[in-house]
Amino acid sequence: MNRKEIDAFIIAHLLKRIPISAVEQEHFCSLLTVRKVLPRQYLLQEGDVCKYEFFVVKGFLRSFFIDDKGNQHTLNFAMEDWWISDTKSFLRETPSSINIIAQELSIVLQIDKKSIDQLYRDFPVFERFWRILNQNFNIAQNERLLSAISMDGAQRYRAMCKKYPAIENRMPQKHIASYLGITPVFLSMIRRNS
Amino acid sequence: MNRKEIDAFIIAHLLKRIPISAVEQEHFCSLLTVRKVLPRQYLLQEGDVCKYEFFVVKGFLRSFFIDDKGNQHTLNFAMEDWWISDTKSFLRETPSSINIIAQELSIVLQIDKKSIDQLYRDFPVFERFWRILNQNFNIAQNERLLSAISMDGAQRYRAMCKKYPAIENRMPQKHIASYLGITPVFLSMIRRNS
DNA sequence: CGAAAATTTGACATGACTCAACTGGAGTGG
DNA sequence: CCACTCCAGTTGAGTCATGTCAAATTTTCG
Repeated sequence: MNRKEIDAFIIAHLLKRIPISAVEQEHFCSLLTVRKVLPRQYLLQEGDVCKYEFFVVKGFLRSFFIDDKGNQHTLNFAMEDWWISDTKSFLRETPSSINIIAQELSIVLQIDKKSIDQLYRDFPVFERFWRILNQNFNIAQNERLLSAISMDGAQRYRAMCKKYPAIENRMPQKHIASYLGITPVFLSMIRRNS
Repeated sequence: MNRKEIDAFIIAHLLKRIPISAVEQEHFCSLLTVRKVLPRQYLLQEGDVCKYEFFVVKGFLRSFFIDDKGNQHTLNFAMEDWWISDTKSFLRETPSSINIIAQELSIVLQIDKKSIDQLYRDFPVFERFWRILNQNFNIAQNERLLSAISMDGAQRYRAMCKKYPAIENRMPQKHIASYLGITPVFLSMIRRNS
């Protein structure tokens, strides 16, 4: 995949949400850096400020938090056509408490805060884009939160498989478990009884 | 509290996030309807499309979902200076699966979708406002999600009290429990042992 | 004051975790 | 190509966290 194809991919992503002119497209792409990431490579490590928002062109990423007992808790994952970042650290430029790691060989586009802020000033239509992105993300987060507080482990697992059928093949069970808020041992038991 | 004071209150809320001219302020306020809500009065009922976003000027609101066993699960609450709505239903104009109810005698400002959409066209600066609002909401939701998947009931309760000290006086325990994803009986036990 | 709702309490049941042992690939090096 | 290791996943036993139910108590509110 060359740069031209990569740009076309993210532009298609934008055009699904907002109309933008050729000039805006070109300017936007000029702010992006392509980055190839190896499996197990970190894009963000706990303690560092999250300097970029990442758009996944190819591959699979995961963000997670490590508690004081050393257990991982998967916050989010991201595959092709998704964004991933630590919003709080990115916006407020504070040290992050999470990690972002590539699960597979991946290609991502990254954009830094200064570029986005400038972009908002030059082309306000991008405010609209990120507003829409955030809204959709909100909707998804709300649904996940609802699952978390109202369903048991088995129900959450079934709901997740239904919502993201691809996930079973791309994310190891232990990470699915940590996304659902249960232990891998317990997830294994859920799967046996169903 | 008269209309003038109410307008001043929400304008102060806006100005904390974006700079807006007098003209923009006036236009924005013209799109808002003041609504007085009695305790237990519904602003949104399951099955209806959520036609408004609500800004709380005074009082206390709560959104909740009812599962098939009849249990309530509190999704969010909102006090003075907060917004509340069902984002998904509002944006996509689909029937909501949640309810929004006033817990206290409240005063809210409501704005409908057509008005917001027009506002975005007339004054793009409001795109920025809602982008910022959504971002901050995202950050809060993320933290809550992290609590939900990584902490036990007692820890979540302590974290909540610390984050929202006012909550203990304004929200009955059973609703705090349903916000935390535990039963009121269990919350009572947590409180006894601490 | 009296009724209804919220909270507490205790006994018991179930969900979910821990730990440790075992199984079965997926690399890796000889 | 085999032997080895390493890690993910499974299984079972025991334990802790949390839920359910029902009764007692307190609070709220008309």
